[in-house]
Amino acid sequence: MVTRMSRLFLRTLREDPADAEVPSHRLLVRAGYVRRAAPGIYSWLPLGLRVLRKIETIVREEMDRMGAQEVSFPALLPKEPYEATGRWVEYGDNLFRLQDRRGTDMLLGPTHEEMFTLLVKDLYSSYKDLPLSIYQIQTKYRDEARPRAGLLRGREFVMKDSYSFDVTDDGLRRSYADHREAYIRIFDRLGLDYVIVQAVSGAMGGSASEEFLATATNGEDTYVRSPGGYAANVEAVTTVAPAPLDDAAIAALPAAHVEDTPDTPTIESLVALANERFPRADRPWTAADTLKNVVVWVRQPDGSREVLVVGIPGDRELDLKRLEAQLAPGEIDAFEDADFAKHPALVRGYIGPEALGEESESGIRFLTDPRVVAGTAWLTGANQPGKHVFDLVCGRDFTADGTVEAAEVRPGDPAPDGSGPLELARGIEMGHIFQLGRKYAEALGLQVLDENGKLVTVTMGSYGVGVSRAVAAIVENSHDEAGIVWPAEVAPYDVHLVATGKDAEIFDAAASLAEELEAAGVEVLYDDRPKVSPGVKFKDAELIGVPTIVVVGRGLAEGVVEVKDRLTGVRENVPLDDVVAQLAAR
RNA sequence: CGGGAUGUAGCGCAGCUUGGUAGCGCAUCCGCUUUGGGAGCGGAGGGUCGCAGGUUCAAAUCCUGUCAUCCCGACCA
Repeated sequence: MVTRMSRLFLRTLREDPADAEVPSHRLLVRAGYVRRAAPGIYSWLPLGLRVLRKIETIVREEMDRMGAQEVSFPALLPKEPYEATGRWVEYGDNLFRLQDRRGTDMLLGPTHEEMFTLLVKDLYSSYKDLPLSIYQIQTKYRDEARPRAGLLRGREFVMKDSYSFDVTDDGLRRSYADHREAYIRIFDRLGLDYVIVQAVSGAMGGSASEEFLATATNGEDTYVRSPGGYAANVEAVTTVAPAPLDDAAIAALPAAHVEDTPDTPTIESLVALANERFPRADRPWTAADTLKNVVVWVRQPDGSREVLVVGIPGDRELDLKRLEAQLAPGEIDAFEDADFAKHPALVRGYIGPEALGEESESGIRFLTDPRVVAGTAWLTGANQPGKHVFDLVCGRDFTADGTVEAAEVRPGDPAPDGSGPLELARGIEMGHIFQLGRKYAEALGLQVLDENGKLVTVTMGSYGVGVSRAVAAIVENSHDEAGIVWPAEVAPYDVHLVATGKDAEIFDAAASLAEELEAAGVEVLYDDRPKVSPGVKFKDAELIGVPTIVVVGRGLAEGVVEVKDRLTGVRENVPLDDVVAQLAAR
């Protein structure tokens, strides 16, 4: 069916909506693809729904091709399964909770590990039934603290989630690899620029995990890559530590000594004073010589809190996201002035390793950056106001409770696999694949009999694709000043046919051409609006972003129509008789 | 949850300082003209000025409170 714009439920906007900042949000609203219904919640209009459906189709085809089977769970869910895995509590405020008329707690599903696991448990009980991969394309709900950027971070969104069930770890690795291949095909077909990066599994638990990020300068996720091919989410980057010194070498280092360093609560003031009053012969003191000890609260989902001090080189900032990723499901709370008053062992501005550690008098947990290895000497707090200690050597003068990846990653840092210096870039998380392992199966009792008749716990993988987010990410990837530029496979139509002029012959010819194109399998959006000026039609066509624009107008007298490529802007006159064959071949 | 900004017609905005008849552009409808880059002229419809209270003869405008939205941060498989 040819879609005629004179009848299409569409109103394009000449001006940007005031509440839209990012290009995808601006353009999708202006071009009439979506409308905001509530913060982070969007209605789909005919054009937008066509794009969403095309993306769903690609995802569905590739999931089916890898042997996964489609199911569909409710969005409205009972609480009990989520209590069994602890996520009723762990998900926190981000979970949309509600009660039915009897006061029974329910939730709107943010993701469906529990439901899938329980369904498999209901139906299957033998190793012969596995492996199994099942998926759904479904509306998800997360009560984000701050929805933003239109479709990129909403509270209601469409996601494909799939889950694999295997008896063995090898099986899980195969299921994971199959999904990875399917995802590569999906994102290739979506026409996205993307990278696959190593990721942390965070609160989900599990081991191996990779993210598919659409490259976008205004993306929310920061990742790194090296010339040699290393790529990782910044949260997952591991620090390259220097080799520790042996005991003999350590013994030869200068002894630690405490000095008066009044009014040096910051790294800058400390370095300045050290160079003025305690200059070194060979080189000046720098922030990298100092060990900065940052105090935070670690709050567990059950509400309990523990003080943690993190020691990092003074020239680096603490990256809270990286730290939190290490401590998941624990979360970080700020350590306030009042908290310092209650912990006299922590002298603000002059905290040092000697007062820290689970074995110390204070009992405060102390973790250090991996660069703090045995034999490294530091300028750091002496746990007295106005005093610092010089040449405090790790492994000789202090020992931490462990190391933690909490310092910021900077451009130029070495890649952990030795593949060169890292550069930082930003992206939009489009997909995430996890080897979950047995966490959910254990919590929910999903076991099968193996070939020896013994009960074994199933191991699972969890795999997501942001379907509605992909609509926005593609626009972020592919637009220009005039509007959207859809990649062919996801465009709402193949051809945007514009009739210009007022002669009936032009509209007759255009209408026939539209029918012929549809008959040849080309999806046509036909701008048949009478009394609308050519300029308006051209602007709308560019805004809407269909890959090929065909203009039937003044050239018709010579028997040609204009075929314009939306991406390149290249125009070409094509004889009317050849158009269908030429476009059907694209 | 902190910081900032904004709520006036479907959309984008002015009016508020200095209280007195609610305005402009786009969109929509009618008529005529126009038809290859967001047309012209003439006419029309459409607004509890976010909400509540207060001051005043009189409040979009001043005061108090409140709600909402957006942006930055915190947060975020």
